[in-house]
Amino acid sequence: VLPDLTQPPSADIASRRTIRHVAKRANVSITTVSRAINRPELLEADTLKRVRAAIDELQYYPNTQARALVSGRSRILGLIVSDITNPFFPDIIQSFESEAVRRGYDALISSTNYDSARMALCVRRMLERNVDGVAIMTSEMDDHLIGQLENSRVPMVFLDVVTPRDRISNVVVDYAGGIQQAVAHLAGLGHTRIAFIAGPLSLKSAVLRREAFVRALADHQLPCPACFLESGNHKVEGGRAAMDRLLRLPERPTAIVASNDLTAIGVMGTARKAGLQIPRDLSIIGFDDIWQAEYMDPPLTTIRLPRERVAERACQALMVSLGLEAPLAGDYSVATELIVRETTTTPPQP
Amino acid sequence: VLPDLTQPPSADIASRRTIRHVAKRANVSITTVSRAINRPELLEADTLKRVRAAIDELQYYPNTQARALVSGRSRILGLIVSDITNPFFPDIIQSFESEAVRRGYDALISSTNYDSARMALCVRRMLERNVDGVAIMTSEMDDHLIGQLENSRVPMVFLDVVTPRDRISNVVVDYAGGIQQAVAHLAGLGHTRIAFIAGPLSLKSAVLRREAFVRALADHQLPCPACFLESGNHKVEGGRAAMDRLLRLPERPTAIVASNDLTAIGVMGTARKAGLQIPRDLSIIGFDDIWQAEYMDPPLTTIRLPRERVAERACQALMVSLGLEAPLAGDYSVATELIVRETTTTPPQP
DNA sequence: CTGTTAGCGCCTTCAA
DNA sequence: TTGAAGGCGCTAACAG
Repeated sequence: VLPDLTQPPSADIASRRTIRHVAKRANVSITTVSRAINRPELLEADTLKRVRAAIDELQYYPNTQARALVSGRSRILGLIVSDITNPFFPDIIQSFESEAVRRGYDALISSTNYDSARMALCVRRMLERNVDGVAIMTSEMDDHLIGQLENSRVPMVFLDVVTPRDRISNVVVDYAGGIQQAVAHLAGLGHTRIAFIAGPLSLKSAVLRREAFVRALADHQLPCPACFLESGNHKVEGGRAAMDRLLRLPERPTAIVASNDLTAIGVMGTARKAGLQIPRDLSIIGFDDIWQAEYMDPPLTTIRLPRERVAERACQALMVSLGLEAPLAGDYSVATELIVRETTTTPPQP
Repeated sequence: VLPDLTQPPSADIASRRTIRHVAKRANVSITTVSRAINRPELLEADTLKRVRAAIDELQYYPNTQARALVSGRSRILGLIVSDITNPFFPDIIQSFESEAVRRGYDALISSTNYDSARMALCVRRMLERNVDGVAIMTSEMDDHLIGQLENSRVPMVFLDVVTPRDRISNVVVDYAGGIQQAVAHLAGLGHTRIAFIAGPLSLKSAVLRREAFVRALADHQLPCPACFLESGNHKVEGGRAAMDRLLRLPERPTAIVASNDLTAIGVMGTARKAGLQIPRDLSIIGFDDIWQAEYMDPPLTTIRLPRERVAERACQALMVSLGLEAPLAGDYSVATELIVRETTTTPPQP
């Protein structure tokens, strides 16, 4: 008989090894192999050694799907963000992935692109893949989608959004801390006319930042006219437009705090085009500390929001909900901190 | 008897519905339900309707793990990158994910952080999760890891690295095209002293860019002294350092082409600090067209490398390897294109 | 066109 | 300390 040439000769060698192969090789039952992997302390030292040798020899590694099927745990943590290309998110993704992997989990990342159909699809995928928990770091999320997740008993963690309840936790960022530092810094330099450019006020976090700013001004007994409370959209364009309006004011601010760095970058560009020198004519402070801030010209003074920490906390919160880690003392809060670079100085003399 | 209070009362309601629940509800066998999902054309219209109604009613969705186990296909596509926070990658990730989802796949993203232990872990995870294919978009990858993947018959696609063979394909970027345009643009403006700042020459793509530059100069019969062939590391710092050296030259270049945008950003910063006005005193061209390029001051002229396209091609290549899509005519090549903004102009008069 | 049956690879009682 | 047997939820022959 002729050999079957449709299959490469080594097809069998390449086929994935199962627990059964290992069992045969080590002369034990598959149960024993399973235990060698999951509960080695139950095996006799000698048996364990033999099984491990077989595992190495055959380059065996367990099939995650099968494990998940039988155990009901997928060892996948979901992460939903609004837009990967928003410079705020890569750091979050990076850290979240690291934290997950460190714990033997994989991360299923998915972005909504601010689109509600995609949002539904995201949740659906999380459900189908049976994620053990999901971090929702997007600005908005339909309630009925959250309901679906909740129905399926999937632990969730949000960023500044919901009030924690069973299986739902919340990473809270102390926006106020950094903003107080920023305003104190500016006031210390002698500024009295400080404007703020908010983000989209549909975002809870944008509202929080603005409120914190207003409060900080009050603390320093500084005036806060409505025309100094501008708003943008957390993008460069929004910063530009807001700055255009600020420029037209009869009495301009001598310093500006922006709700995020992209906004601040827009402000810097427009200010320069208008002939202002930064920081001589105008001090500027951003928020987030995306890496670009450091490479602006001049380097942007900004309030650092430690995103690695946010991701870390989110992961922890999920593990706590899963009963795999002990709850932290206190809440999952993350501090912010002013990073002074070169866009702030004393106000210009009139 | 007292009810078991350790379980919430609605535990059964929340437990995930299986194909069996649907079958019972619709009064058919589980096979029929399976077919309603996978091969609806085989069912009688009426049965199909009934099953679908049951699916909706029970909010049933299939268990991916079980499907994967039995079908041997995980419907996961892996993506390995070196560093998510490198601004080159978010676009790749975003598009890759979209393309995967569009085809009913999920993307398993994972970053090596230039660390070889993590690299091995990445591959291991891909293997354990049984990915149906993997795109390797990292600068370097150990051969033995590739061997592991190959052994497991996992289709792979690389970026400019290997020579295609069975189950291994390659997205090739036409670096030369954009670089020729760039040099032609500069030459057309009257520049004759053009320098190049390369990336790390351990990267194939960096070498390709440099070679293309040298060739383009030759095409225009422009001189190419060794001191105009600088090198950096594809980061901002590298651009700064290289520019420092260029600045010390007795006869400086009037234009600089950088191997990527980060390098160009470094060049711009250092040039400005040295008192040069851009583009009046020095023309600069970057490579990649990361979004920051557009928001530089002045906006950076650069060569666009369409990363969405790269991701799209990578995904296609994988599907072709899986026999799910017809091969494209020609190869998986991606063109590059000069984007003229405001960092280039005629050379300064001596 | 629909149902019955036999696993996919693994974990987990239960017995030995 | 180890093994045998059942089943997780689903798909894919094979019958009817």
